[in-house]
Amino acid sequence: MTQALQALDTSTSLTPVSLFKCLADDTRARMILLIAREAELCVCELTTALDESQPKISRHLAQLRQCALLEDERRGQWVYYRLHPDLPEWAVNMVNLVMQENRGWLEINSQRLKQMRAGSDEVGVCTERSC
Amino acid sequence: MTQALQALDTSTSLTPVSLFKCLADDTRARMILLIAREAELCVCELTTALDESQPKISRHLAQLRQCALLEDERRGQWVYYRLHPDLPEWAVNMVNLVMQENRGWLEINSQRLKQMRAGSDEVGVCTERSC
DNA sequence: ACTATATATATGGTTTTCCGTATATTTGGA
DNA sequence: TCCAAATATACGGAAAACCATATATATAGT
Repeated sequence: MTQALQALDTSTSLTPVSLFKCLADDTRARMILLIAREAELCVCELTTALDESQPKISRHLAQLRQCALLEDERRGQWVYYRLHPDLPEWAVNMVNLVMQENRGWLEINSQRLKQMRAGSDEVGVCTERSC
Repeated sequence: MTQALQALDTSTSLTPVSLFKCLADDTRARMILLIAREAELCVCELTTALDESQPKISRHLAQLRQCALLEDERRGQWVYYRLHPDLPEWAVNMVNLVMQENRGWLEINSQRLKQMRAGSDEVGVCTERSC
């Protein structure tokens, strides 16, 4: 992690700038807003929704994890990401505000996610067909 | 202006990412939040409040002007900056939210501004003594 | 143990961002 | 008109961010 996207440090509180830097990238911004909207998403869902390469998605997820914006949880072969539970309330509010007021901007990604899930029987679960 | 900090284009609406990029710098983030708090500030006030060189402040102000986040108005020898009146409401709300919830982070800059103004007789006006 | 799938990381190079310094421009006053 | 103060911009150079590709790791099923 660079100076900009500071590493996870529970003793250091999140500053406005460090949050803005985390979100100052198209891939990361879309992922965070999509996750805020969907509660949690796995890597393959994000890869499909954003239509980006898997390493690119993983790399940006690693940054967001190290910034403590996201937490990850492995369930079987899949890893799910959600907003970090220790995120300051103002940060959560900010993310939700931006997400709610920019549905249109996220539409393309929401659509791809929806289509992907439509091909699956179970809801909220990655399947061979969908991933 | 670079691809990142896109130039002013009234036909293109502000996206979440372009706003985040504008704010992804310590100098710019502090300036925007301070201006949101104070309604308007002139360049010399910002230079003092942030304790940075004048060219550095001016360069970042130019970026924020070109992104249409700020508008400028010359009054005599001073140039005042304030949030651009055409900023989308969600962006204004976001800025205000972050500003209100991070008073502590801005404290050092508010203090310097206060001290600077304390040396002046009139309020809200730059004077020879203060600038 | 072997294979396939999902995910993570490393490497090297390109692009972008940021900065300090020098200089230009604008304005107000003598 | 000349000077000083306030502000803006230009010009390299240094640092940081980003990417594509290749590779490593972990898990589930056979």
